[in-house]
Amino acid sequence: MLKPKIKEKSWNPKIEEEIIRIWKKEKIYDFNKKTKKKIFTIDTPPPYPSGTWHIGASAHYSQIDMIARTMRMKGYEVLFPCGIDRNGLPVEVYTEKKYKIKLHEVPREKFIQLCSTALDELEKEMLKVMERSGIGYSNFYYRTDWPSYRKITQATFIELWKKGLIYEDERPTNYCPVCRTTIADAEIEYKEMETKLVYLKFKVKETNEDVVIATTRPELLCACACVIFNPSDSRYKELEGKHLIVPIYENVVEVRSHEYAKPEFGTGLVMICSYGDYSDVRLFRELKLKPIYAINEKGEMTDVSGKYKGMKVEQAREKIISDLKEMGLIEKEEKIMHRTPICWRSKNPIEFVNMKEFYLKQIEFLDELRKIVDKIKFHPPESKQYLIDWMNSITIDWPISRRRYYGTEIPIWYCKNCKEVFLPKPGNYYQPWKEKPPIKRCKCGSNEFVGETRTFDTWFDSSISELVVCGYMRDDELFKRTFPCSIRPQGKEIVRTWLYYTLLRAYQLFKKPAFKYVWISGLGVDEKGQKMSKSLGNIVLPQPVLDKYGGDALRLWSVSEASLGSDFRYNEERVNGAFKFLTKFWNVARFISCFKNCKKPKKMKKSDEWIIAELNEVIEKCLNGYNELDFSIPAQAIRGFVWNLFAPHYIEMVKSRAYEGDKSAIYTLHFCLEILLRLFAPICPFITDKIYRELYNKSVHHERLPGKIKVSKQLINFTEKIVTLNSSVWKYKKEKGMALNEKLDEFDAPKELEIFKDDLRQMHNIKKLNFVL
RNA sequence: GGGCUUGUGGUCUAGUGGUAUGACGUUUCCCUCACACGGAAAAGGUCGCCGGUUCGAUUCCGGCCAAGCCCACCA
Repeated sequence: MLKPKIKEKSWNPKIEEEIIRIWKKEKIYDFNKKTKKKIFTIDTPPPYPSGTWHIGASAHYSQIDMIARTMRMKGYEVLFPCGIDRNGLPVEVYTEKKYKIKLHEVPREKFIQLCSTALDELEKEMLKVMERSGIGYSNFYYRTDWPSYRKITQATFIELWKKGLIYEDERPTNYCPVCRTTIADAEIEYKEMETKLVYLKFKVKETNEDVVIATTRPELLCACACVIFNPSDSRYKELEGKHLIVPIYENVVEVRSHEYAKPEFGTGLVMICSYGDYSDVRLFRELKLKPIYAINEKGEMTDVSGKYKGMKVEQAREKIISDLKEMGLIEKEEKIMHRTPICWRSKNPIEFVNMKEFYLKQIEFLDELRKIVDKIKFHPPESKQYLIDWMNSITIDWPISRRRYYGTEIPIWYCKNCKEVFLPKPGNYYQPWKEKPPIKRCKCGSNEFVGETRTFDTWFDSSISELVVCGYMRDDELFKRTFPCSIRPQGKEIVRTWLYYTLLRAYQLFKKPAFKYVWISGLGVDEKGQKMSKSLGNIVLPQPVLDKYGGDALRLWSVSEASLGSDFRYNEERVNGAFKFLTKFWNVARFISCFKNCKKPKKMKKSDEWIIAELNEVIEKCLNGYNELDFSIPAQAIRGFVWNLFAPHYIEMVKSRAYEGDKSAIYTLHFCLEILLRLFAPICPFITDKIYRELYNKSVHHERLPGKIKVSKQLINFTEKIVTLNSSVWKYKKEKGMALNEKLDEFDAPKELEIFKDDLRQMHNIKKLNFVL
């Protein structure tokens, strides 16, 4: 009885923890910038530590790690940085909830501090999951809220400012009058609320007849700029191009036809006011109407509302309704349920208030960007379409300023007296809201300045991640060698933001594509195919799964589930299925570990040559998959080979020979295993490294991917016949109620298989095999 | 409502101008000295629906339906 060198009877997640300790000790993934090898840089998506790192996210990062491992095993020096995105809204919301405070009721300094602390805790958890998932980052770590990162964001802004690509313009913004703050789209909730739909009489200027318009926002009459009806609505055909007189205010507005008006709602006529809802905002832009601002930042009516000036919106609405009633201008009132956008904090309806914001020009760059996009290779190729479609739908420049606290500050000071704008020199991190200005005295003679309080949109930060990775402003030589970045891996849901903005920014700054390759993966979704989200309550956390099945099982599952670019559904049974394969693989290796590796004998047996020919097929498939960075291909090829051919057919055929010490068999078993370990290493780094170290005394991660083997391809033609013969023997024995190892006197086999005669006889314990044509 | 993507045995998936790949699950039998986290055998699909091109379509074209994602969201 032979003893296996691999002692553990089965594969288990505990072994992975031991491997993690070894990797840490050996620092095997450190990036050596003095290397003579070709450098491969990965612009890792800096994840946001918001506490909701679900299993789809950890699978996503595991797959990015597979890219790093593949490229290392192709001989590149890989820079695989660990970045953490920390700017933006989610942490502010999280901090407000956690400490039961409100953004604007706490000193800015204090609030920022609390956010930072909250992020530190969340980040720790996230990094633990990453490590446990086998993600082997290089010794390169950054945070987007570090001064060293933020100063680069600010430097790029100053650069773009100098190029004249930034301007300030007014636009409507979501505003909560109760919280007294602008709020992001992501902070808006919707609620079915009861509201009054009032039917108002307007006079037609040209004909002096009455028409009736239904509205839920009569207080916005003063801001009415246009009235529309649906082009298919024959009732109002005559009105097109005519004018209406707005009650109370006596303004004259044009009547137009527009698809947006629904004939069945109200009277079919819609008044377009600045701004009652999102569609008003859209229509004002589309119809190029001049907005009239009826509501100010305090949520009060402005001068244009006349006698309602200073009233709160609700109050003004009640008042104007009763006034209109007295004037006999209200035909009727209805109570309707109305899906109203409300602020998530105060639960009050939001308003649209006009605010000045900074814009980065993008429209004029779209044509050149399309050419840039053509120079980039997309994996999978279809994913390019997401980007092209998005670029074709862009109609306005990018608003980059936000009224937020936890973000990179816009580095601007203004002269208090003449409002002159001052930008500092690039290269430092500036916080204008609490720091002194970069100059002593303005041209106008004033020495009083005020610092900008706004911050940048988070995408303005994260869209330069590739510059930071490549060493911009930190290491000129490295930057020269590594920019453009080799690859951008990311999820398809942020193509229109992160990918697009990065390409735009890199082009504006360097006239170059930001990357050579873009790799777009699908989403990890729940069992029903829905996106995992907190509000749906369908989030699957990775930690329990990692504890139960381990990182390799999770990784193997994630790439076995779907090809690159498709969404993959979480299903515990399938993770268990991946785990079962690892056990199978472990046992194959454990069996082979019974035999001491040996040199290739001069004469090889036919069965051994045959399996090497089949192994070569697997290598070719895997290499194709690795070249395309589609890991589902190698995963399936390896699994299919090991489980359906190598273990049940080949091992069974040569088992007894191996036990007898036949060099050809033992050599081949090890030859196959060693290659399989290298082929499988990028996908399952734990189990392969463990076995490789046990059997071959070194780390598989320092090895290269195997190349093709010189072997006669003809041999694979035997495969089908071998499999069929084995199957028919098993079936025969089963039908006769025989044990599989029971002796059989004779059996018929196809003539071609005579070259495998001895192995087949031993395998099935057949006394006499008759080879027939 | 707009854009995009997808639609293959119970579930998930590969692929192709000539009726289909693999996995999981299911059923039955088997502890055979690497493995019961296993082995063997078997059942199961008119490749979303309708029409067109073709000798022939699951694969090409058009329409419809359904799902998912992103965007816009009811005056």
